[in-house]
Amino acid sequence: MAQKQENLSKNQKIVLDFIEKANQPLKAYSILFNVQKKGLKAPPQVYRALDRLVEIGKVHKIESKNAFVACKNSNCTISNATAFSICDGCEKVTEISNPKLSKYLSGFQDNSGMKYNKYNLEFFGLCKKCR
Amino acid sequence: MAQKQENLSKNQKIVLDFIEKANQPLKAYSILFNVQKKGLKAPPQVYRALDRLVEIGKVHKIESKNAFVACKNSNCTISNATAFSICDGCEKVTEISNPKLSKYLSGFQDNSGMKYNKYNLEFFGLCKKCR
DNA sequence: TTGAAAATGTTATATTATAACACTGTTACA
DNA sequence: TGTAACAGTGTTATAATATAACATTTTCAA
Repeated sequence: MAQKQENLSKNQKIVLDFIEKANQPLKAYSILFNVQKKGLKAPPQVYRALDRLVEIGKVHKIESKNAFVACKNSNCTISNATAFSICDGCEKVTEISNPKLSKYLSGFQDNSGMKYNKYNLEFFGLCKKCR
Repeated sequence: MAQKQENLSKNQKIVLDFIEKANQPLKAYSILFNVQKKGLKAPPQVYRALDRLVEIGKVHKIESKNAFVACKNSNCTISNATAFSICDGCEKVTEISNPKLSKYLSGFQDNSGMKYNKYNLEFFGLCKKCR
């Protein structure tokens, strides 16, 4: 079963709270510096919380940036179909929530014999402001 | 203009040669270790070659693995539309060459105002052998 | 109430990537 | 023909990202 927020551990809550307030992708060490006042002193504490939050879909990792962002899809319980829009100008990252896109990709098959169960898509470009 | 292979510099050729022979994604430091006999002694030499090779589309970076693989699409000159299939079992990575998929994604638009000019897609699952 | 699983705290270290600077070779073109 | 611009090289050092390993504590269902 998917874990609910109230089941999160202390460190997991602290890390998730901070990421959710940020509204933008955060680096692990930036999270670490900012939660040190809450008692998380060393990298493994942050990385462990992040690993778990990613696993349960509360947080996504933006692979091209090594950064972590809260999931905007409130009922997202598992992170097996993610798509992001990344502005090369202002670095703004937005989670794409597009049913047609996710349906298309979730149903994607080719003749390689691979059985796909997860994907991550990152689009790059320029947003309105940066054009 | 896209750079042709014969225009590659010495270090770029050495690194590309090694990646092409591998037929699988390689880590930067594994490349470094293996090209030391060819005279590339320090990380920046490898990373600079990789940066350039990625820029001109000869090499792609598998972001979820921090690894580099030769482009299989022989006429690929710029790396703005990439899709990979990654087996979670044996770690085999294959570049997906599917015109319908690339057409769909290259033409993707949403109402965010973003103008997309590049994407990277990574599919995960299990290959025939690993199922 | 106890024991297995999950989480925590901690130190150290591994892995990935870039900064900075001096130098070399090539090319264009005034 | 000299010189400026530029891409590439070599090198040392260090920054940034992530995990190993191990001891301890908490949780919670059997």
